Amino acid sequence: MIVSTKGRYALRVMVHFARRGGEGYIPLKEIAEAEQISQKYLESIMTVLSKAGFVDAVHGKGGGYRLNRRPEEYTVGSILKQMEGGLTAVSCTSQGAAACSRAECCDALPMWEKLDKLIDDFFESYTIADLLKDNEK
Amino acid sequence: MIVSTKGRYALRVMVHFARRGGEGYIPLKEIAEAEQISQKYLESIMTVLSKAGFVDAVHGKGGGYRLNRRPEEYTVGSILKQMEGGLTAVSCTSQGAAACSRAECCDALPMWEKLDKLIDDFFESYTIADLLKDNEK
DNA sequence: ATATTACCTATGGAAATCCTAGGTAAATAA
DNA sequence: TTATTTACCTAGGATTTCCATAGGTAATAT
Repeated sequence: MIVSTKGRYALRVMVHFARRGGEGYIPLKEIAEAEQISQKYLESIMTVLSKAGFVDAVHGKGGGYRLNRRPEEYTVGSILKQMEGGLTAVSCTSQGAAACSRAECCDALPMWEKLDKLIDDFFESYTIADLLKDNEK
Repeated sequence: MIVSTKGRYALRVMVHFARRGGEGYIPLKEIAEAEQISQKYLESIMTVLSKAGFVDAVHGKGGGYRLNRRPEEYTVGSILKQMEGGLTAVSCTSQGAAACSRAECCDALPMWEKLDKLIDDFFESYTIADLLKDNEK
């Protein structure tokens, strides 16, 4: 799996915001109920989205979260990368993992690198606005 | 991660066979030493390759494994799918997982399906022979 | 003050991943 | 026949990742 629930839920939430339009802040509780995600789990997702600067957050009554850009300005790739900490299909090319000792002589490495680029380009070509209007692409 | 060590080791082994040419059977022990993979772990990989019909196996002295086709007749995709039990990037579209209750209304599903196809086409476009000659593609 | 909201740290269960252990069956060679 | 070499089989264990829950703190509005 290259995209876990964390990334998928994040996309759902972003689409939820987009669907409601940009007016006012939406409290977490409301999103959780509408999207059928537990409040506690959603918290961990909103934290990432907020720290990444994808949404604005306001405490207290009347507060909540809201998008700070238009839906077409968020690429799916940017959100997934933030949530998943990268999108590499194979540990060989992922930043976090220890460097592979066989990298020098690996016959498959060029292929993995091409795949990474393919996937990256794919997700960067989609925006939240694209998901909202579920037309063909 | 969409491809685990199991899939990657399998590719290495197949390339190893291809590099040595098609003459005679190679015992597991020899492959394990050459490729620096533990015999025990390699066993579990060879079992899959053998049962899938990718290699022939012969018991006893002088036995071992060998390819039963030319390297250019094995796609990387066919090997990875066998080893990993599928290559879906997201559980939403994988066979094994329980059907998602939100499939009907999911805004992202068409995207996941396109991604699956992209990845499948990518891996089907590579063969073991392509990996061997590590030229650009 | 009180209610409402976001924010923070910790933890726990389940599953997958990666690998090891120990034995059995088949084929060959002496 | 006996020993050696090989593949084949079942079980399990250690580690990590994933998915989520628990309980409290800080900020804001009324």
